[in-house]
Amino acid sequence: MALSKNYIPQEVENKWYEHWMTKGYFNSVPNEKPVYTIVIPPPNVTGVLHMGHALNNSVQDVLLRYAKLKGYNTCWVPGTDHASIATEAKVVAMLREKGIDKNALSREEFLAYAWEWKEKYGGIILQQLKKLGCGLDWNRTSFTMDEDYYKAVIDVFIDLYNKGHIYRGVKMINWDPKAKTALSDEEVNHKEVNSKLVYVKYFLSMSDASESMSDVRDSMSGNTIEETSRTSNLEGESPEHRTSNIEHRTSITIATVRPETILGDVAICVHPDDERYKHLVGKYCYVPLINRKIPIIADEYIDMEFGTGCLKVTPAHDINDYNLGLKHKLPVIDTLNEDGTMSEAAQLYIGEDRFDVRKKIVEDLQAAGHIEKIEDYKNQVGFSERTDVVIEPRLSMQWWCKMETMAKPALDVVMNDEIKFYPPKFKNTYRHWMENIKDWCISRQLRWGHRIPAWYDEQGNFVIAKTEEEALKAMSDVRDSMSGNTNLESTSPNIEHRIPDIILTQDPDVLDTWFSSWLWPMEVFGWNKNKEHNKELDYYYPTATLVTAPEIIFFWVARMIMAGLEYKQQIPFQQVYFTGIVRDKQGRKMSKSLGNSPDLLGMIDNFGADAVRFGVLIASPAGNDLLFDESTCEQGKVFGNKLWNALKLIHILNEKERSVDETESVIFPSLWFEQRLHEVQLLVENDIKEFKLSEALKKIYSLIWDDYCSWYLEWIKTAPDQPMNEYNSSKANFFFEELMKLLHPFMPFITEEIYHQLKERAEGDDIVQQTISHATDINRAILEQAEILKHIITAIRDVRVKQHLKPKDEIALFLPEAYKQKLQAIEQVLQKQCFATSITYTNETVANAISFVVGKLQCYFTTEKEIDNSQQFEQLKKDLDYYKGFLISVEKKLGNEKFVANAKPEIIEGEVKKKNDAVEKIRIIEESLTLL
RNA sequence: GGGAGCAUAGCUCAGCUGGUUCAGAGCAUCUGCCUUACAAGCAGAGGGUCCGCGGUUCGAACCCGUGUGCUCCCACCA
Repeated sequence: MALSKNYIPQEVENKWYEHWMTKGYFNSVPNEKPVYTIVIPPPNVTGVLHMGHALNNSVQDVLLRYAKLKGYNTCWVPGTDHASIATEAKVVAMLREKGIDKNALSREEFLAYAWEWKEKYGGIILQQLKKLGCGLDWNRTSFTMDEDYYKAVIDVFIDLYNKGHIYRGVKMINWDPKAKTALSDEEVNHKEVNSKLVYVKYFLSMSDASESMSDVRDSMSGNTIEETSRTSNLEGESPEHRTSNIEHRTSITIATVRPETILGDVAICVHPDDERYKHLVGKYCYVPLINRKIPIIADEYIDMEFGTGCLKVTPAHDINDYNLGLKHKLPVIDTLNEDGTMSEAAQLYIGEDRFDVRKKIVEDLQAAGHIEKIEDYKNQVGFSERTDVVIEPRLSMQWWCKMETMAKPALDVVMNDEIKFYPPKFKNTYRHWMENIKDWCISRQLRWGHRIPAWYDEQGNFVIAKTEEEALKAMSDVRDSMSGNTNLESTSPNIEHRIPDIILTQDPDVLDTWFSSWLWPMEVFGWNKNKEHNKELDYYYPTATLVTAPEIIFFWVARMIMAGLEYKQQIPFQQVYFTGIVRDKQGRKMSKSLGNSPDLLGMIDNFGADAVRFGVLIASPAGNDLLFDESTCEQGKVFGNKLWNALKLIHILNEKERSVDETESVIFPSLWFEQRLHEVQLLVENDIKEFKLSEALKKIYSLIWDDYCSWYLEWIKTAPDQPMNEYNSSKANFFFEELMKLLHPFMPFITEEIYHQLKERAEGDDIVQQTISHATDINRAILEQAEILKHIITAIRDVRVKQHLKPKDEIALFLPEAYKQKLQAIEQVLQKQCFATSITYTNETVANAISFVVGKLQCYFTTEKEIDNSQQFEQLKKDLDYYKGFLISVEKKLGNEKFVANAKPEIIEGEVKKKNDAVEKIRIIEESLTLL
């Protein structure tokens, strides 16, 4: 059949994916084979395919398809993450467009919309992965809010609660005023921003002058060590300071980047050793604009060098201030509402946005004479990972998970390489986090997610239970035991008569998304439903490899390890491969906000999925960032075309008449390529083991383009009217098949197509199902022979170009004796490729010949055509200079007593040989020169 | 502020335990070619103070120190 001129991926890719699906090739069931499992990092259900996914999933697909080639039972589990914040934000936006306010809906109504949205738009990304060619076991598609998954999350919550790992408490959390929810520390990104550092004067309360330290202490609750030392400092104060400072000072100046929080100030704090302010400690001043009286306290936390050395203390809106407040038992005044507007407690600007107030209050302070100066200032501000708004530190009641006991074993398995990290540098990052781990804020003020199984009565007492019924029972038990009523009645099965007087409401909050995804490698195999005799789990878990981005090492990787060890007493995966960050040509991270992320589906349409995979993988060195440029996809497309044309040539050769001749000279190309193929197969195996996928692909690319197409096919092909050698013909077909297998993990579609175009295949004989075996012994002698042939051929071509000889002008070739043994039996190849009429082996200088160098040996050829002697002369002079210089350096080395004394014998031997070679070479070149 | 990593051809990167597989590959560039699979091609070639400076060594792209320049992670300096 006639093949199209060029390869057209669009015509074959969908066809093959459907074929693979129909045949169920990606579906895995436990069997006797060794298993290789990967669970996909579940993309957000709201997600669409971007470069990060393309890289991440191409890598996984390569690993799995390669494992399958090596005979493993492979299983790649697909799925999506419910992504509570991201999805809820999308649903809220969708509702807003419809003119519906989220808050006007009941929880049930909202969730109905959310599910509807999920069914409609969720999981688009999974369809896109099919376009990319990813061989996922679609029968196993999971979702982190599937019914069983939901139960598993709740069960784990309850279990951890019962173990005492989960508790409820008021702490300073990161508040996202847009999503109106708490965030974990990991969900906050710090960015440097340009701010204004405002210097604000607080007027002192003059009446304080008479107040004694004991009054001050009374006004706070309790004596602390801090206060004692402060007292002694004050006593040691020098008279100079009193005169120089106190008399003139009627105000104290602080520096702040958040002037709007002034309204929540409860103290001014200075360093106890700060001579400038010692006399003020224990006195009072007034909060500007609202004139609330607050104390001036001292604490070593203060950096005397920064700003004025005075810190305004606002416990409600800063974690440090909060800690200071705790220490000094200060009150908390929360001046912000949950949406980031000013609260009643602020007294001023009530209901106005925090950023508007920041500007306004400066104006008002200015007007009231409180501003000393304003400076430009750069500082780090926390932003919400999801909504990108500025985070507010906020005190609130949340659910927490203690991490320390779970972190220890999870740290160990990574440090002792039970789980191997690639690249290993991430072990450090991991250790640092695990050793300084903090409790995990797991509650989110959202509706989309796993609802916290806590039930409250009217008094705010709560119980943890799976269902309302169980909660009711548990609550009555609690009440009974509290009232000391632990008699017959409490064990009575008759719950009903006790229920009516209890009204329970479930906690409105949901759990952090990662509190469900940390169960992913277990729960996709039905862990929670069947823990004891779960054949699937036993077979597939621990999984082989996790491929993910380093950004989520704490969010996800660490927590999966903890969950695996806690609940399965086993690691969840044997190795973790961290891919790099995808950047654009200018090195910028690809992101939606920058708009520098290319349209992946458009690229697949344009270049074909194989070419896109090629482009992504060739540019992705192990563990480094990927600087992505569409031109590499172009290269992939061109490569596909090259394969297509090689196929066309094979077809032509296959249709030729056959000859049978198995002399070494005729079949040498096939003997050689077999060795070369094995050599590369071994190298590729090694590269893939170390996740050097770009290296592996480069080697395969070169094996196909250079070795197979440029050398091998040229060596075996015969003139149009000549028959084709049977041995070479069948080998050429065989090698092509093997090459397609080797390339298949990287470019699955075209390799499948070519595999079928090579010959008629039986039903089910598809490349995706094939395995390969690797030779262990490689015949190096054959490889060396071929290298010499290649070098001679290239050298002659080079001379032809320089001498303006046509490629087919006939020559008589003279080679050194050293090549006789290696080349004599296969010299037909040489003759054919060089258009040599004869080949002679001699160490003598050849007259009227063109000389050239191969390796270190002098070769010649003669031709009937006119030769340009001057060119030849120049070349020889250049060579001569080089070898003379080389000889001097070698002699110098050998003349160095220390070198001879210290270097290994084989090194010295090598140097001696180099010297002799150089001497001989110089002799021959000089002889040639005299002949010219 | 703490930690990690990187610096090799115009670009993107290989260079394992220091020693001719040690200065490499692919793009890009240049020069010939429409040679009967492929001009999305074929054949050939030219490109590098291996970031600077010191040190260890007979010998350093490689080991050590230091400087410079990038990148990333962590961190509560208002």
